[in-house]
Amino acid sequence: MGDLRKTFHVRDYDLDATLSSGQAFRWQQLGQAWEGVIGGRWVRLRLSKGDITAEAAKPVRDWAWLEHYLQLHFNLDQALATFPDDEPMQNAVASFPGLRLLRQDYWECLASFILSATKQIVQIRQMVMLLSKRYGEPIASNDDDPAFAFPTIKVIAACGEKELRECKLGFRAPNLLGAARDILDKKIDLQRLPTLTSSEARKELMKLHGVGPKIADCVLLFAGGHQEVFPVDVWIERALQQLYFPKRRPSAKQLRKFADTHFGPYAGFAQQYLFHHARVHLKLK
DNA sequence: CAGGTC
DNA sequence: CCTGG
Repeated sequence: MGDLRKTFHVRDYDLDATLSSGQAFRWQQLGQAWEGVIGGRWVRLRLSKGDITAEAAKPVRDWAWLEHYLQLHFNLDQALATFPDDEPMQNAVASFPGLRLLRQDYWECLASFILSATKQIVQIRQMVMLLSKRYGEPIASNDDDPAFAFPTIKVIAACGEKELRECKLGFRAPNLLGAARDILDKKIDLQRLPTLTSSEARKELMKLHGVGPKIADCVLLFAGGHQEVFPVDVWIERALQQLYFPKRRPSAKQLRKFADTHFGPYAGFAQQYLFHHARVHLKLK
């Protein structure tokens, strides 16, 4: 049959930091728990005393989807050991030692970051929620209201720009629509992305309407598991600038190069630590 | 003014 | 470029 609950023993897993760090936008904190949707499943997660307890709305036979999403088998120590031994990096790790990278669905991740342009995390969450409620499949949850899956490529592609704007997408509406239609028109093959190297996959993603280097890199890192990819946005630029170059002002190109050479094989992981640390603890301007 | 792109 | 915090 399967179970409605399952407990996973974890070490160094900061669920709060991980689910609120701006890599995924479907999680809502309710008291000590987090509720969210992964693919077509609603789930409630709770971390206590080294255990993550998951609660599902329907019996689950195989929890591999959740273990994969949360990357429970990832060897964090091994990744942390590759980080540069400098003060900013060590401080960032020390402030959230259990921060993790999730492994998300390609399309949902891609769509979410297309929507992220000049938006704060709260607003991105809002747009994703509106879209899901309006165009996603209803799915069972343990709350009074049903949850909603993220809308499929097909459903989004069939929308009009105007209706998408009603989900507060603004000028992002044509970008999301364009990307969905590009995929349906087979301009790129999402299924094939996992078989490509990160630079090949980046080139593919950037063929989509509304997808530039920043969004492509976020998808590579958060959906593709290319942990060496270091997305550079204005916040991480400011963080690098302040933490590593307090005296001079490197160009965007120089910062890009620094990001690509300084942080090693898990640069994307390092980026997540720097980003979250900076967002919570630093005053950036 | 805002976590980007055309 | 949209629009809201």
